[in-house]
Amino acid sequence: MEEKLNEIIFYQLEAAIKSYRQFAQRNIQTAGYDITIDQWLVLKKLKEDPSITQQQLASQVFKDFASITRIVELLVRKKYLQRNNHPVDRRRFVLTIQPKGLDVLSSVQNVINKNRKKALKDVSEKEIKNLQSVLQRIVMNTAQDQAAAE
Amino acid sequence: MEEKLNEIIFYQLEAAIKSYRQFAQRNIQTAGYDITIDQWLVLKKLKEDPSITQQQLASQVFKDFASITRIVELLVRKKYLQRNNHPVDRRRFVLTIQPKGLDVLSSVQNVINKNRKKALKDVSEKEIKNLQSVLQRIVMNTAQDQAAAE
DNA sequence: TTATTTTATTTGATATATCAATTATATTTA
DNA sequence: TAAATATAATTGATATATCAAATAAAATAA
Repeated sequence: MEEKLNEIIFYQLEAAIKSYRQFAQRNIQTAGYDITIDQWLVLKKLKEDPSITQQQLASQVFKDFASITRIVELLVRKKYLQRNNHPVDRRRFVLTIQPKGLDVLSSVQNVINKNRKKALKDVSEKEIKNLQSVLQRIVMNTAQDQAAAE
Repeated sequence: MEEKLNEIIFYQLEAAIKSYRQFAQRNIQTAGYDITIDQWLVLKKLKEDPSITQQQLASQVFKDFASITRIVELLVRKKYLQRNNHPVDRRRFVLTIQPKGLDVLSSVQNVINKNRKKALKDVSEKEIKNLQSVLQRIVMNTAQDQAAAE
């Protein structure tokens, strides 16, 4: 059961996602935008759901709270985001996307759409569906609360 | 073309790999081993190919040179690895896995085998083959030298 | 209503990722 | 062979990942 690394599916998963990430980040930079994919993802999720807490944000972009704190900090520093006290819950903050953030959000969206198209140029709809189904099962099988089981 | 994040295949790829990584790392820790998955991967690759350079090592585990330098440093500090000057090429080092390293390599291999089995418990052989094929195409489409093209 | 618990976020420490610059040595070329 | 170039590895800076501990406020229980 001592397989070679490159025969292992999770190794290939890593390879694919890393390759795609580098490719995508490179193209964003080349197009002249000053934002990382992770920062963009956080902005994107905030736009989809503006009243989200940082904790929910974290779990939805698969990051932990500490990372979100730091990414938000950088986005504020770059003037993509504004952070204000929450009117009711004083533990929380209200994160508001700034005009500069909306700009970068939509501009980079175009780059990302092109990236995806290139990355998947010879992958069929059906294959993508199958891939999604398998990925979802992997997430189910490995999710936090599953860890204790057995 | 403004899809929701969770409909996007690369987002799901990230989700799956992160979920698996956390699951796997948790189980390694729980089993009492003091090694990260990345450190283990480097050891594993070194065992497969003992005369590899750090640069080749880097590209085979999808890391950059700087990361490898630091991971090797940690492995040496933990006495899993020994680093000596190369007899012929004085720019290089010879990395030798120590007994302690061989131990951890094989013990953790068992944990990892179990992890994989659990993570893929309801995924068929055929699905894995298809997955591999799609992943390989993604890597091809996004590989470094492809970036300049178009 | 005070005490306890939970929730939201931050901070510190360490590991890894990425880029650029640096150092040292080896190889190639003029 | 000297100069130019390529290769191997390290270092520094910054971003992100993860864990644990800390802080503050809110919600719940006694």
